[in-house]
Amino acid sequence: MAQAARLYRLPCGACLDCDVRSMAVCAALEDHEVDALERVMISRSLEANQVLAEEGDPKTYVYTLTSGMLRLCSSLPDGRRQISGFLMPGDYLGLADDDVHTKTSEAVADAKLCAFPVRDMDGLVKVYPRLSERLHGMTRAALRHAQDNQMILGRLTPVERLASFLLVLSRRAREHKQPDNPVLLPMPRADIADYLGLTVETVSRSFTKLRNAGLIRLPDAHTAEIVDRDALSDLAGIEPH
Amino acid sequence: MAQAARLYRLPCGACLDCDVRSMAVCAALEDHEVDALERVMISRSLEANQVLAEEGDPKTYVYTLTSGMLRLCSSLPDGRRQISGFLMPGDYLGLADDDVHTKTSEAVADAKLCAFPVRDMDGLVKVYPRLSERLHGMTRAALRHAQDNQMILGRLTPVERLASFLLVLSRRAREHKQPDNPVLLPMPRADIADYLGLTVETVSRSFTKLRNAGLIRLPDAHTAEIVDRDALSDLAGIEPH
DNA sequence: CGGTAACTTGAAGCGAATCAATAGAGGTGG
DNA sequence: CCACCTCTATTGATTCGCTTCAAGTTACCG
Repeated sequence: MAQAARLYRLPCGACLDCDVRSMAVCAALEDHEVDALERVMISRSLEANQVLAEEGDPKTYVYTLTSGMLRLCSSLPDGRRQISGFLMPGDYLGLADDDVHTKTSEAVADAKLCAFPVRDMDGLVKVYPRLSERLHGMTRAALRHAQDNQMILGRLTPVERLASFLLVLSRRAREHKQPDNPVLLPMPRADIADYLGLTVETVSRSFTKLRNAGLIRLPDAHTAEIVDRDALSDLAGIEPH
Repeated sequence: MAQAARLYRLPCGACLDCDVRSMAVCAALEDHEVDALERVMISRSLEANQVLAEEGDPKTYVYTLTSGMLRLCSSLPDGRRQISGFLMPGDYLGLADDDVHTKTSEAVADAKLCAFPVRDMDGLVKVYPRLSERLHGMTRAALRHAQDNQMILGRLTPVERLASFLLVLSRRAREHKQPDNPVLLPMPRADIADYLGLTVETVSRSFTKLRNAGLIRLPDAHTAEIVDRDALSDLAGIEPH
């Protein structure tokens, strides 16, 4: 203990060899700086379908997802649901909100997160401007992503939406240093439907169409192997990923 | 000239009595600080339908709209278009982009803007942290707005979309210190259609339905008077504005 | 005043939602 | 370990509503 104290308060080191460090907010901080984050950090884990925060809850924590997957969703009084995004390891929860969560966040699959009290976080961004810059950059990226979704929801046909969805998942997996093919689909069809503005049936039919067209293979319902990426990109109306 | 120099480089003052100052980025700066912004500022004006920046153009300027209206849009190879948003006086252009414009920006109606070279802006945000905070806050708001649009595009029926569109326009007009009723619609029906993910015909029919239901009046095609705001909010599936 | 563009309205076709049934996967308990 | 049950996914048949195609009307501009 005394020894550790002399070594500039050696962090327990969980952050230093963290899998998602390089893609999460923490990438903004040097090795000797992450300690400050780690000191205020609380580890949390969620079981599948467990709710992390409800729409309207005060935003007392922000999170970095380290494993598993979350969905962000909102619902209308009559039950219609829209999923605004899926969070993958390294993603940050709380980019859009000021002091109230505007989306419900739930675990798609068992998940682990780092939780940071917003009060502490507010202090840290003042001490480390690069942290603030990184958060702003991530917010801009999230905004571009949401705007892409507007095109997908407003103008693409069901098959095109699904093609674009698979390509985005594949690209993000790659960015997150995971294999980009086959594409893993931890979420149920109902989630994909509520993300793409379709029904479960239409999603299922669109999968079948892509498979019959030879663009993908479906070893099982939660694995999509991209066979013809160019044709898929062409369908999605976007530059190849 | 010599006199002006002694008076701490007296600004010409255009910014000090600017209509949109209180709602634009510049609200982050005190009277004696806006001078720094004004020094690097270039006034620009656009005629209706003139393009300000094309999708893919390098982002050399950012802008604050001071009068008129802009639309941000992107198009698919086959011509399908999606409008991701309309900019009103006080709004900022360039929140989503890093160094390339991801959307085409065009004038809906004759517009005036303040242009700021990004290089200068990058410098200013370092000098004035509140400027940076304000930009980040505006980006978060834009993200929430884009996420609201995902719900609108993914889950609302045409009439509901139009109801929500009118309410948002009304609320934003109020926020921008303009009358919130009747709602002014400077953009053509085709723009509304491409914003709401519909066809011109469906937009027109939806207007008629809202009128026949007694929720709005349409003195002319570019003016919608809200008659029953509660019923409209109810339709839009959101809290009353 | 004419010409053009924008908006509205009407009629028909098509595609996604809905309704309904079946097949498959996962989980529990005997 | 297997049978059973439930939840999820797929496939089929029908309905409904938006798009498409087409015509008519209104506003705007030279």
